[in-house]
Amino acid sequence: MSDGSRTTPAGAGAEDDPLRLDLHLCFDLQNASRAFGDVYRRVLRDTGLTYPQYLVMITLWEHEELPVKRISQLLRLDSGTLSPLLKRMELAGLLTRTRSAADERSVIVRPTAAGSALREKAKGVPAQIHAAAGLSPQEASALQRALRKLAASLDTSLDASGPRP
Amino acid sequence: MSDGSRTTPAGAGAEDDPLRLDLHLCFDLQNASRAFGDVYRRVLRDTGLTYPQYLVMITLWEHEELPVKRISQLLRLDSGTLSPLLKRMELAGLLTRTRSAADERSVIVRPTAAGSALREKAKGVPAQIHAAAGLSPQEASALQRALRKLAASLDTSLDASGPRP
DNA sequence: GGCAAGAAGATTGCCCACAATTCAGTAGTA
DNA sequence: TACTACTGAATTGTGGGCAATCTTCTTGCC
Repeated sequence: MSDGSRTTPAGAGAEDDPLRLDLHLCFDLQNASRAFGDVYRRVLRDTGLTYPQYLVMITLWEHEELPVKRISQLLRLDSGTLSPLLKRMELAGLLTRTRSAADERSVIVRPTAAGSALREKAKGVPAQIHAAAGLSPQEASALQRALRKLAASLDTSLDASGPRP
Repeated sequence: MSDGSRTTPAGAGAEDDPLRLDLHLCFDLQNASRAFGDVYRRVLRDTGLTYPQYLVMITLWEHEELPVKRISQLLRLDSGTLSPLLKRMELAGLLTRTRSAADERSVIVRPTAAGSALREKAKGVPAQIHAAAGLSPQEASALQRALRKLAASLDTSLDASGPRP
């Protein structure tokens, strides 16, 4: 260090330092997300599902059959994530993947009997999660609104400042 | 399917179905988190840091030197995540890792000159993120409070129902 | 028909997260 | 002093997430 910049702890940790960790909303967000992950891990244990796999099953229980593309849109996951994930779930006997006859590019995903049956086991999951979260329905949906607004704003900012040709 | 259970889309997607995707707070949370990730990726591009690496640098800029254990506590990352991450950052010339003389089990992490210098480049990051989030300071800290309360509640529920010996 | 453009999945490569194990070092104690 | 218990890091193995690339198939247009 030959210049005059101060790199002492006192200087770096000053009260108005915008780089302070505890000012980072994103950190709190990830923390809450991680805490959810811990709870889901425990609650989903006897279904054998991971949290992302649980999300896939929810979409399949809702729609009975879906092309990979649609799952990708619903869960905001790209094929690089979804392909191996679905492959593991197929191997576990939860779903089948078959090329669409109408459009050979498309792969249709359907739950197996075992996959559908799992719905009974998963029925209680949302209630358990809700209890662990300890939020009133009003608080929960207020938080959801805030998060959706936030995500929308962040996405928009990317569209605005970003998409280079 | 030999029993009488209905697995039709209509049955599964009913309006009061607790398994509906859009009722899952956690999904919105992860979405917001992912949106943050996208923005951070772009904003951090010319620092060469990933978001987790940025968090590590923040803690180092604040404290100048830290044992791995302390970083682990501050960022809630375990050694399985932190060890390779710090190794990559050391390889990138951002920090050094040296065994503590006082306690040979402990490894002390310090920023290099290059690592400290990066602080200048990162100075503008929080403001850019804040702008992209589009929240007033009041909204932001309200959201932080809500998220911390949520995370605390989730963590507590784990302590209560979980910790098998 | 034939060709260019685009769409859907899969693959590869890198990084992060977590569980479980291992190893070296420290501390407490008979 | 030896024996044990514990602690801090590192490693191994699995699963997610994303960027970039590739293959195959469809579509549109000449």
